[in-house]
Parts: sequence; C-alpha cells; structure tokens
Amino acid sequence: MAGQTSVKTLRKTDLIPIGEMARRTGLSVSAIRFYEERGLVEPIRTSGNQRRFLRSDIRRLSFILIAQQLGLALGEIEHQLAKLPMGRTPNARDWNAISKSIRAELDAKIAQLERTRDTLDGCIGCGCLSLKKCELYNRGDHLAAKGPGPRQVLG
Amino acid sequence: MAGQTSVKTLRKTDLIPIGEMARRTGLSVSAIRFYEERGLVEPIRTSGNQRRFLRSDIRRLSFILIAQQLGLALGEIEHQLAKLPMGRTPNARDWNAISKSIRAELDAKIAQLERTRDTLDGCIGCGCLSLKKCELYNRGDHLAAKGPGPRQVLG
DNA sequence: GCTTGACCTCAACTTAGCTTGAGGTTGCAG
DNA sequence: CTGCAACCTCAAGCTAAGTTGAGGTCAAGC
Repeated sequence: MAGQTSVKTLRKTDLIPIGEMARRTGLSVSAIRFYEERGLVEPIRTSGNQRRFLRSDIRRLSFILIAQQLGLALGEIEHQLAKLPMGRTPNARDWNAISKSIRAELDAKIAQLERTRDTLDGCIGCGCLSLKKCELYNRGDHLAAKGPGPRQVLG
Repeated sequence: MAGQTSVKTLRKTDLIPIGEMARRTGLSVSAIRFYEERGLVEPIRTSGNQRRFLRSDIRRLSFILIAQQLGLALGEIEHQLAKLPMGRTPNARDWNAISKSIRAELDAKIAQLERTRDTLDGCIGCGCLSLKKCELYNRGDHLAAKGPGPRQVLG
C-alpha cells in the first residue's frame, strides 16, 4: 500500500497546475497540453476542469525533453514511457531500464552513421562518378522499388 | 567551347522526360517536380511545355537522394548543389569537393551523438534520478530560458 | 464580491518534404 | 489522324511537433 499515490494521500502542494509545470520542466504550456493529448501524461482535473499534475509528472515531462534531445521521436518516447508505472512514482530501476534501451538506440544510430560515412569514403575515392558501383546510390535503387519517395531520414 | 552543353550539341537521346528520370533515379515524379520548384534542378522545356532533363541531371537528382540518406536537409543539399556548375556536366573534382564537405558534416553528427551517449551513460549511473545534477536535464533548463519549446532535434 | 492572471477548449497556422487529385494538354505509336 | 499514356498546373492534404489566437471560465487576493 505504501508508495501508492492514492487520492487520499494527496496534499495540495502535490497538485501542480500547468503553468508551474512549464516553469519547472522548461516546456511550454502548449507543449504540455499537446503531450497530454498524445497520452504522454495524464493529469487529473479540478472540479473547475483545470489540470493538476503529480510531482512524478515533472520527471516524466523532463524525460520527454531529454529524450527529444537524444533524437527520439515522440512516438518512441511514448513507447518508452509506457514502461513506466502510471500510478506510482517511478524508481531508479524503472528509469535505468529506459536509459539502457535508449542507449541501445543511440548506439544503433551511431553505427548507422558510421557505416554511411565509410560508404561515403568509398565514394570520395571514386568521386561518386561510378553510379553503378556506388553503394549509396544503389541504396537509392532499392528504394525505387519500395514505392513513395524520400520520406525516410536515415534507415 | 567543347564540353559546353549548348542547345546545338543536344541529341534527342540526351533529353530525358520526367517519367524516365523517375525510373532512373528512384525518385517519384512528384518529388522531382518539387525539387525543380525548390530550384534544385532546372530542366528545359519542350515547345509543348514538357520537362526535358539532361543526362547530368540524373547524377544531380541521385545526389539529392544520397544526401538525404546522409541526413542532410534539402536546404543544405541546395547549398551543396550550388557549388556544382549548372551549364556543364560536373566532373570528379566537383563531386569530390562536395563529398568532403559532407563527410565533415557526418563526422560532426557522429561526434554529437557520441557526446550525447556519453552523457546518457552518466545518467544511467545515476538512474536519471538526480535531476539537479543531470547534464541532459540541465541542457533542458537552458532551453527553458531560450523561449519556444522543443523545436530542435539535436543541437 | 470583484478583478485579474492563470487556466480552459477549439480551430487554424507553421515548416519540411512531399503526395494526391482534378481537370486539361502533349506526343508518339499504330 | 486518332487514341491514350504520359505529361502539365494548381490546390489541397499529409505527418511531426508544436504555436498562436479567439472567446470563455476559474480561483485567489484585496
């Protein structure tokens, strides 16, 4: 039972209005509302329909900010946040698991870029003039088959 | 005079309609039209107002595809392409110069991601629980001062 | 008890990088 | 010389990640 943020144990200092959340997280009010719409936070409402956030939401929102700086899309962030408990304040282990899986994604992105760079190095050698041989170019060829143009920003 | 793609030296096999360009580059017809609008290619027109591309435009458009896979925005690509001669078929040296400058950008992106990863490693250590100390979080703090929310995707 | 700042919703706008559709023309093959 | 695929333009739509504004409500201090 202990540790559960039940309605009974809420003190008013624990219920944070959106403006203060904005100040405390560095997000804009409109962004926070937008994140709620996306389902990334679920503030409760006062009788007058105003949002009230829990303390644990500060970390939740801060995480969004951090993850974006890491280059994650909101969709991915949503996916990560889904791993956190909604009712209870996330603990070290919760965050740790997330950090690790993000680290893995970062590693993958770096690896991808490095592969790309190495391929480009090959192209510098050939002056990018032998398109038939150029790996980068031929990657494009595959895409040609795979329908609708350049919507991708790195594989 | 030689090497100039003057109207006089054009054979009809050198004038490629947009559909064939699409097939040969892997881009969609609409994307190619869009790139023209953006000023990335300048096809000539038939008397009936249809686009006809030069052979050298194949490479030009392919380059756009490649550069996008490298993560360059169209604006940057435009900037790079501006270095190429419009009248003449670009040679090895032209492409080489571009490749090198792209390689530099790639290196910078990789370095940035690596820095980010290292910072995240620090956070894994702390479980991302000590927000006051967390570098990633505090990067966010600076942003708070700098107005409008997360529009940035990596610095 | 009223004023005022903080809050509410909803709709429209932004940038990037295109796609899709409507409605109309061109050009080549037969 | 006709048929029809390929071309044309222009306008509107899409996704991401929000911002901006209009018009209205809430709550807290005096």
